[in-house]
Amino acid sequence: MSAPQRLNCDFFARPVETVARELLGKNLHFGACSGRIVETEAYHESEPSCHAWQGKKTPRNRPMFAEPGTVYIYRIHQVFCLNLVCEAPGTGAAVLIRALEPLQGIAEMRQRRGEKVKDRDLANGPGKLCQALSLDLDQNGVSACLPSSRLYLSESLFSYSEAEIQITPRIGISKAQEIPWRFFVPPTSRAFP
DNA sequence: CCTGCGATTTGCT
DNA sequence: GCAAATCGCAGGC
Repeated sequence: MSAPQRLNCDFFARPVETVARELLGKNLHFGACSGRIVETEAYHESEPSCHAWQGKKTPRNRPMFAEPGTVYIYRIHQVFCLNLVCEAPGTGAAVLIRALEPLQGIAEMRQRRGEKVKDRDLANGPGKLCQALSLDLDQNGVSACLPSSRLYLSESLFSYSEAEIQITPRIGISKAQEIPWRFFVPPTSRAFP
């Protein structure tokens, strides 16, 4: 009986859309809080909606070209968004974590998100989950696949079946809207809908 | 439940 | 200067 195991760096060193799909059902941990990943999107330097489009490096997107398993956090409007870098070092590719189903530290999440916020609304958005877990630029550029990582992912006791997973174009972008790189589990297939 | 809109900060042209 | 990988809330159905 082995405890759920951390995802290692090899997990992230694969095509970004594969990693995005396989992250569904995995657990994300930071501090005392954790949640099950139920929505992701893939981004790759070969398409224009990606911050690393055409492989152009800027101060902001620098972590996207680092080792697989690196954390890339950026700010949009007033919130932060969490990404996990994929593929080979030097290739700009990352998975945006868009939603979690809260598992551990729910009271702490509610403290940060607001006392009146319902469980299902604690982390059902890329900015919301960063606020719930208190993720910000402090974690930008760190690794999420080392034994010592504060932010890390773990295997889950179950996985979602293909039938439970929806694949659609990505949300909130104006370019490359034809690419179906959003992967999510609808509320009806989750533990608490 | 779904759609629309404004807030407001940062990064890059 | 402008666009943005968003959110919350108002208002309609």
